[in-house]
This record gives sequence, C-alpha cells and structure tokens, in this order.
Amino acid sequence: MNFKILKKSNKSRARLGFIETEHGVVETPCLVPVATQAVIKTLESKEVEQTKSQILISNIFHLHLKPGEKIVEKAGKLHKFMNWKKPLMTDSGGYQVFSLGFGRDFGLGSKILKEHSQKGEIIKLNTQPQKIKINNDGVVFHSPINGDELFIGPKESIKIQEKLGADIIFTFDECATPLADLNYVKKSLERTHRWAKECLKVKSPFAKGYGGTKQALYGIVQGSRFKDLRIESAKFIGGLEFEGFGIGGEFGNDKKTMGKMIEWVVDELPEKKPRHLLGVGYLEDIELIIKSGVDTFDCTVPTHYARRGIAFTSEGKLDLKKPKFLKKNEPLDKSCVCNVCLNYKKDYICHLLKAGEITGMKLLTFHNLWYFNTFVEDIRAKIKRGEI
RNA sequence: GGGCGUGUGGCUGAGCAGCAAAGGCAACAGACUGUAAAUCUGUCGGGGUUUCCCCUUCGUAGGUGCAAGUCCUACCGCGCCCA
Repeated sequence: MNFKILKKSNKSRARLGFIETEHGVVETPCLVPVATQAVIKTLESKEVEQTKSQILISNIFHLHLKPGEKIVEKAGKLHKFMNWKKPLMTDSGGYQVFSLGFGRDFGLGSKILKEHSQKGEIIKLNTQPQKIKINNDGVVFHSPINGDELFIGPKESIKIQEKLGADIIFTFDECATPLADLNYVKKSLERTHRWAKECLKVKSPFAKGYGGTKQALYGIVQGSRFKDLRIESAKFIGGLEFEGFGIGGEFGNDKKTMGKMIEWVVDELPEKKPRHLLGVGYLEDIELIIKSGVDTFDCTVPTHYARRGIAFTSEGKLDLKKPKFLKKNEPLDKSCVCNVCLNYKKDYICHLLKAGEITGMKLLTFHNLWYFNTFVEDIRAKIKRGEI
C-alpha cells in the first residue's frame, strides 16, 4: 500500500490524495461502505461498484463465526470469495468488544453520547460487561449464533485477518463505551496499546492477500473524550510502525466536539500516513470530519438506514415507508443521476417497502451509497478548488 | 318460513357482569454512526390543570342489576343449516 497526498488545504486540515493498493487506487477522502459479512446487504459486488464505492470494510468477528476464515481462504481469500476486485479492509473485531459488551448492556451507541440518553450510568474500573469478559490478553466472547465461547485477542485477530487477506487490516483494540470513566479508559487504553504492539509483532511479513498482495496494518488510536489520553494514544500509536491509523471510540456529546477531538489526534499522527475514522459518517458529519483531517471513514448509515426505508436526498432524509410517498410519481432526488433515480419513482419504492419486498431496500441501498459517494466526490472537488 | 350463530375502536380480533376495552395490522412520532438483530421505542375514541380527572363508546331501541360490550326482550344487518 502506498499513500500519496496531492493537496493539503490551507483552510482546514483536509487533504486530497490517494491510496494505492494492488487492487487499485482509492481517491481520498473516501467513504468506506460496510460489508460486515463480506457483502453489502441486498447488493451484489458488481452493483456496489456501480455506486462509485472504491473500497469496502468487512469484519473478522462475523466472518470467523460464519463461514470461518478457512473457507474464505480456500475460496481464494476475501476478494475472490465475494468477487470484489477493488481494495478491501477488514475490521479487527474491536468494535464487537463494545457492541456485544457494554453497548449491548446499555443499548447505547458508541460515537456520540447524547445527554438525554445518559441516565447517570457510569462504567468504573474493573467492571465487566454481562456477556463478554475483557482481560489483559484479549476478550472472551460468546457467539451470537450458538453461544459458543470464543477468545479473540490481538494474535487471533491478526491471524484471521491474514487468512481473509484484505488490503488493509486493523489492530485489535477495545472500543470503550462512552459511559466509561477516566480510570476505566486509562486501563482500557493501556490494553489497546499493548495489543497494538502485539499485533505488529505477530503480523507475518509474508502474509499475503489475494493474488499475493501485501497487507497494510493500521494501528487504532483510542482515549475516549479525554484530551490527554487521546494525545497520548496518538503519540504512542503514531510512533509505531503502522502504515496508517484508525481513530476509534467515542467523540463527546456533540458534533462540534467531535471535530475537535479528531483534530487532537490528527495533529499528533505522522502526516504522511493515512488516517481512517472508524464508524463515523452521518451525511452531516462528513464535511466536518474531512476538514478535521480524516482521509477515509467507514459508516453503516447509508446501507443500514436504507433497509429502514430512509433515503438521503438533497431535501434531507426521506422515510419512504410513509404512505404519502405513494402519491409521489417522482425520483428520490431530482438532481441525482443514479440508476435508481433514473429508473424508479418514489411511489413504486414506497410500495415495495410497504409490501415488504426486498427490492425496496435494495433500491434505497444503491441510491444511498451513490448519494454518499457523490457527496464525498464533491468534497474532493472542493478541496481541489481550494474551497474547503 | 324454521333452527343455530354472529355484530367490539381505521381494519382485524380478544373480552361474556366491575376497563377506554388484550393482541395483531395500519397510522403517527422517534431512535439508529468500526451492522448480533430488514431492528427497537412511544402514541394510537375525545377533552383537560395529563403518574390524575372529565366526557362519549362495543349493530339499534328498551329492560334487569349498585354496576352491562358482557344477562333479558324486540328490531335491524350478516353467516351457516333445514324446509
């Protein structure tokens, strides 16, 4: 993997560049759609390509459980298995430490903790989630599929990621809950740092992706909402031999704070290496995070919301399940030229969703991805023109 | 013509003497950011000073009860069976 910066903004920390991999080039800044189970739900790989998606991220936790990395490896690794010819990332399972742990216990999101959803719960040092156990070496999970106990630590995660063979892989980290207090986060960060070094150590220099490609390992910066911890983490992780960096965990109580927190980290990371923001990307977040210095970011929103009937348009979010759309014989977005907007109208898509037809979700998934990718494409153009 | 059964809020459908009346659907509102979950939550007769109060409801009209969607009578509608 190779990262080149073409232009640095003088108005913000935004930068224009590209990541070169043996499966092609990713123009940055770039959205990374989430293909957890080696698929963008409802779409086939060829269709995903038609949404202008340049790179996808899959998850080793899910693929380890089903179908198992051996099956994928035997099929010719992830690219060949899912017939996706462009670059791929895999997530390390670190997010599942949150989502299947405290995230599940409290039903909260991991990124922005809205004050009204906080009921005074605080996670203190040495507290464990109900369903998983986090220790210094890794995490004992229980399979959501059959309840089987399953241990994943840095070594396990890297070994699975090597077998899957994505172009870019991540260190195994603990995505801490936003409910954690300072002492919890300190300890958690220590673990994440230790695991990061361990990942570097166990990663085989000879591990190859599909077609003999080299895998790039990104280290993940944590530290929650605490400035000194974020900076400490960025310095520590940034000082290790990673080819790029992930920025994970929570980002405070509001969007403005999120931008600042990203900047704390970005300012400490080696400038020439790519930065990936993990799991952030509401449409309204995208410009902000790019201005804060993020090169790539993954987010489930365009695909997840599509399956809930939400279309992103220049008029805002539309809930296409609402019966009022049965009377609208017009495209989702009049200015959009995606295959869905050129060929289908709101009334039909509304009908499909209300009738429980999966094609409704598929059409929205396609449109949303195209819309997000076009949105980011426009931002790249703006950086190029010096507007951002 | 006779017999049996049935009629509940937008729909569906429980309730068979002490409920503004289960559940489901629809509707309306909300949540979702490295996808456990094509999911979850709230409202859903009307009004109010909204953890409580008032009004109007269970085909229609009467009746019996302290109390009736719930029992009785008549009528109307619908269904099935027998002539």
